[in-house]
Amino acid sequence: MYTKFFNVEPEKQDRIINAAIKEFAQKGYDKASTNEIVKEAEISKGLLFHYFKNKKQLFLFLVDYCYETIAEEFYQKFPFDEVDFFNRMRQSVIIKMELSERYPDIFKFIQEAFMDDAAEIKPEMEKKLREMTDLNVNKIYEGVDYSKFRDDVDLQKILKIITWTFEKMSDEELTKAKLIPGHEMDYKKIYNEVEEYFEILKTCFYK
Amino acid sequence: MYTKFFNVEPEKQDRIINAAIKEFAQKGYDKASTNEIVKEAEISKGLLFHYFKNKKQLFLFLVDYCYETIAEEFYQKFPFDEVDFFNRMRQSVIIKMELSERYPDIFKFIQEAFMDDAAEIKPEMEKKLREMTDLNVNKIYEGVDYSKFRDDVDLQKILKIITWTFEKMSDEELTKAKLIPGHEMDYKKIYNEVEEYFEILKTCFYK
Amino acid sequence: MYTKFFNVEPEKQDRIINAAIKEFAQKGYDKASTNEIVKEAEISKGLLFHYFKNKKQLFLFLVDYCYETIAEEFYQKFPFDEVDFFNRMRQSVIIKMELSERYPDIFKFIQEAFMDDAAEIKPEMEKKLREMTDLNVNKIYEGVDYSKFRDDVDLQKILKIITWTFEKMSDEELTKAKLIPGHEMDYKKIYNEVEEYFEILKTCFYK
Amino acid sequence: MYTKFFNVEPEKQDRIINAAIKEFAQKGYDKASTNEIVKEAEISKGLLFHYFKNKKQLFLFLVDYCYETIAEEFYQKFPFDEVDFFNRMRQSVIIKMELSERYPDIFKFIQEAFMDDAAEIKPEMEKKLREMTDLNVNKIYEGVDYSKFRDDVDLQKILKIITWTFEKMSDEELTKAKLIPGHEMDYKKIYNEVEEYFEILKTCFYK
DNA sequence: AATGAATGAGCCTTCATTCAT
DNA sequence: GATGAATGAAGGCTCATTCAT
Repeated sequence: MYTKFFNVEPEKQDRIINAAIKEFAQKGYDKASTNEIVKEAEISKGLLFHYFKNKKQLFLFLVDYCYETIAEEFYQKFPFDEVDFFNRMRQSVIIKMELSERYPDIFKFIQEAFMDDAAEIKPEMEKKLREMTDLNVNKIYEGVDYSKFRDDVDLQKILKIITWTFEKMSDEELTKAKLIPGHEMDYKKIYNEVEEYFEILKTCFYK
Repeated sequence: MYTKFFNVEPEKQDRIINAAIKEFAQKGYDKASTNEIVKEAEISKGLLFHYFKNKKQLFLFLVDYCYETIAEEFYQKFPFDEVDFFNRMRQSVIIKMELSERYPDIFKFIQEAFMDDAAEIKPEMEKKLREMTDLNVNKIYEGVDYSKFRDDVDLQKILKIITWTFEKMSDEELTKAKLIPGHEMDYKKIYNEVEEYFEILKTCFYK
Repeated sequence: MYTKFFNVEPEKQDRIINAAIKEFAQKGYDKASTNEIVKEAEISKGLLFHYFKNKKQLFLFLVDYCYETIAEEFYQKFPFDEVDFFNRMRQSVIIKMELSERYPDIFKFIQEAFMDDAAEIKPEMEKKLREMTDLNVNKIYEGVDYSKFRDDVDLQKILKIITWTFEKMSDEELTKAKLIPGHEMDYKKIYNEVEEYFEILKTCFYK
Repeated sequence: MYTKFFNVEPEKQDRIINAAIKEFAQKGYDKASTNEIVKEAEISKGLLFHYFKNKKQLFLFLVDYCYETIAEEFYQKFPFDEVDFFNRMRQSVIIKMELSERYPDIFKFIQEAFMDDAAEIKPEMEKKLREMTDLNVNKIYEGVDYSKFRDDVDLQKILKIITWTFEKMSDEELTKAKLIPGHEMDYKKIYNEVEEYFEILKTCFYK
């Protein structure tokens, strides 16, 4: 799979990957144009389809490529030895912010990719999403000291509430960034807000 | 506005509305085909554009139509006299489930419509969304007895966490329903799960 | 022919005629929209086709109507008793300028109508043009004292040169008027220029 | 610009150019159908737009192509060393007749193109026309011996009358040719008529 | 490997005209 | 007489994919 592509000079690989990521992130799967991609990557139309057989395969390849790029670094830095749940989550948020600063295009692409509604890719994307969550939920929560949480409520549900809270926060931040054209993410401010929610959740959900 | 359309025999109106809702809900704004709509509605191409001068107007009409259909009934049944926040939310969830059972297509369409990214309709949809939230957030929270909430954390943030929790629950339920083709929403089961989260949130966020 | 139309109340007749003239003059035969005409005239679509059976018949009717309106007055004022060719032509130019000031829309419409290239009406318009020229060339030149022209050249050709000169002048004036949006016809100035050409032609073509 | 098109085999280029010229000349810009053009040229819909991104670009290309084809040859043969105005004009008429015999379609197309009223191309066509006249009016009249013209009238106006006369003659000849389907231009006869007008104008406008 | 010409179904929209009421 | 709903062909243009070179 993709062996043809991997045998190409790395510099050209990069040109193609960057051009494709940019186009897909900007316009979504359906509206993204292979024409634009080859123009930006400065390769011929035929070559793209020589490497990737069709638009869908190209997209799916990019998703894997980007996910791996980011996930690898994420798990490398992830504080598996931190037993306090909130400290762990805080660290996780910080790592994500760092990554999104370092690889803004890749980050944006992945983010959009999993929200893309295009019928052609939906089944595959949902399958990927399921696999990833299955795998990671366990990893991320492993070794946490859950004894700090209050006993009078279902722990699993509390964890869900916390996870959802942070997902929604990040969604809102993203939406704001998209709506206001000039709006650059203010990581400092985001971090502070995250911290405030942490405090609340800790206050209410810890013993 | 839309007077031409409203003078048509109701049966034909329905055929058109249903065909259009179905097509837009299934494929999203951009990919939805007016060709498919007229075929399904069994009218001529020209007639659709006689009623709605273009694809965009048709879509915007449907959004208004669907929103009104649902919102009217929702606010009619909404327990504005209930002062307990969680009772109110519980009631709200039940009403929504009823409505989504009664008007599954309309419900689905509206849901997707506000998440549609198509450039052509984005500005209008965002305006609508802003208007609706401005109006409704106040309505729904009016008259609630907030004194029951614990005083040691920011009330606004707690309310956000609770809202987010229910939004995410509903999203998950929806996703499940979409993934498993034969899967019908089991409203009884959903209600029970909602109830469990209510208990947790009440336990943790009330004094 | 057109009996249905002539039995309508004159006020409605006017509304239709004016609306149609305006639309055709503005956009030419092909691009003119019957939809716009009925909207402007405030009648129903069907009624227009009840009176005129199709777009072409409507157009041809208007040509006849406008031509008659203008021609009648033109020939009434035409100085058939003036025997000097140039005086006669000068008078003719003045009458035309008066008419074009009084009936600007009608004048403009007729002018454009005979230059319209639309395939659907070309044959009829050319036939009309031929009939009119056949008829009028004789009328207009009747009773002129041709003895004043020099004898060493073919009289018919001289007359052609003179006619062409004035046609081209009027074309140029029209083109200028169309190109410069705010440009109103300056009849005084046009008249002066005409006068200068008259002098030259008289000097060169009279004995 | 148009590089894609120029790399095609000449035979196919010709097919496309001829099909397009024919369609535009026959129906004018607005009514000309790209569908007809591709059908006649026996190429696919997409290919036409691969070469010329637009109907408009195609048209503008044809105008340039046709103008160049004709103008180059015209100016090559133009007798710039002839100082007598009428001899020069006579020569010019002959060259034009030769060209219109050799490239009848191209000639016709160019002629119609500059009279086309279609809003989409008007600005460009007027710009082209202005550029061409600016350039050519000077060229064509350069080096003429104007001392032969009579002194008692304005020279500029005389030149206008002469130019107009020949333009109108050519228009009339063209109209005749269009009206009578089988009518082939009889260049011998036209030349004779031109000659007669020359004699008259020389007699009247030279000293 | 690499090119880019070539395909053709599909897109939304307009329009003169007809016809049941 | 008067209405305007209904038709459907035709318009220009886009796009992922194929294939001869």
